Amino acid sequence: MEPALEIARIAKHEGKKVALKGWVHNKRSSGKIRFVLLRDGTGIIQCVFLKEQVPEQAFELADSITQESSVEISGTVREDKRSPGGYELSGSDLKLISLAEPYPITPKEHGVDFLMKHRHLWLRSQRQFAILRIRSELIKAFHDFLDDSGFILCDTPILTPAACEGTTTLFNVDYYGEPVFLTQSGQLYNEPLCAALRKTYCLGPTFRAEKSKTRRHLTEFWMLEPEVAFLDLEGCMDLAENLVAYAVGRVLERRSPELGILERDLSKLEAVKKPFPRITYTKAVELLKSKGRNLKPGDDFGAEDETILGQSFDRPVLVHRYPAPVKAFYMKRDRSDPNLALAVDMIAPEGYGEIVGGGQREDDLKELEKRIKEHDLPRQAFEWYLDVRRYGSFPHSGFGLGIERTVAWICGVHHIRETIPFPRMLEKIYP
RNA sequence: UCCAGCGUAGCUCAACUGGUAGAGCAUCCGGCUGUUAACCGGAGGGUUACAGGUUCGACUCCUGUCGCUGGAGCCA
Repeated sequence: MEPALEIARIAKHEGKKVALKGWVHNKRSSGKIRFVLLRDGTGIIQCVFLKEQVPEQAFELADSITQESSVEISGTVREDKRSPGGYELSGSDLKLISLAEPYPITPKEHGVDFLMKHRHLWLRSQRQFAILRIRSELIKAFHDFLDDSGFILCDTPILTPAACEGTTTLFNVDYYGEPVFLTQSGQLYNEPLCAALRKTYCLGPTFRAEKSKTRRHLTEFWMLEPEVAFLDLEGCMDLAENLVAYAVGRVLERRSPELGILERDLSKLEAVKKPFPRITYTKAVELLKSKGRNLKPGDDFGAEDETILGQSFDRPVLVHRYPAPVKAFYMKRDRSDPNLALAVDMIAPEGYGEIVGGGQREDDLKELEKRIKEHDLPRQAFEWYLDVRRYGSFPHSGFGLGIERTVAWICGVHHIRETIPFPRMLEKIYP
């Protein structure tokens, strides 16, 4: 079978007779004329059938065909301003490949629960088409940026013996009778990898068994985690800023039609230029207090705090030097104030919250041993991790970037469930 | 896990202070030669989530169960 012509490339075939394969997105009729909106996964084109110009069978089929039936349509490509997309197909024939049963998702409105139960079909809609194409572009942009910067992609394991940041939020797996966990982060593995390859990153699914039920949470989400040897906190912030600014620029450059489908306010994305504001945790608390938030020193930010912080700037803001107790055990302490961790979060504008979390890692063996003890972590499970400090320790930094939250922000979609094809959420695993 | 709200036709919703179930879309039939979520006419479609209670009478009030939505904490 020859690969069918794609609607996305139809403009190159203007005036020519072509055959398209796809699904019936919608149809309309008026007397002796039939309009079939053909969707082929790359785009949508309106096909027009006139009773006198097509075989009787084809004309009748254009009438009786059901939404999402698969068809082959032949006709002549014609520029037409009346048609969405600018091009139209003067249909000469319509052949049925498979007749669809009555399709549950109609062009009218539907509720969230209904759409989520039909997620496998919902993916065919224009909005999801746009979001998934932007997601793909964003991930491609991350790979390109890191590759061009000399990073080596290193995949980290999904089955892990120990918790990265505490055991309460892990999914358990039976591993030949041994209890192991689905990974929560590739971070601990990235650290030895960056001693081998200097600049490394991983991109993969991570799992959190948190009982979180908000628009910002999934139990399975994808995380991009770069880790760099001989990089301090400031360098880590530079990297995060460069990466995000580049990726947003790429989406603007290559996916503006999709942003248009989503009716995204482009000026909000165009503002995302370097430099991003950088404020300390202490300054951030002052800012929040000035806006009426009641925070005690040492408190971590709540969802509302993050929203306010994000809305205070027209581009992502980097908040650094957090109180050590609210951050992970492996964060290096600030030499000028040991109560502070050399950690950084990037908070997206428009209330999308934290999209990046990371910082400089503790590279002193004694300090790290102390932290493991303080956090009541199983020391033995971390021996290999401590080896990174035993054999030529070095300052290093890195972060994790949440793919879905970033996609949600760039797309301007309200809920993270739309940013991944098949979202896994609290007690929701079908389809 | 906690707090709040919701559950009526395939879908989205309506039904006053408790008075006996209704609209649009979808489906089916018919009409229309340029439709844009097309439109117009007609038809079929209901154990009002489930179980119990109060009442002459329950979609409506009460109790419980289940499901969903939004939010919180935790986090990316």
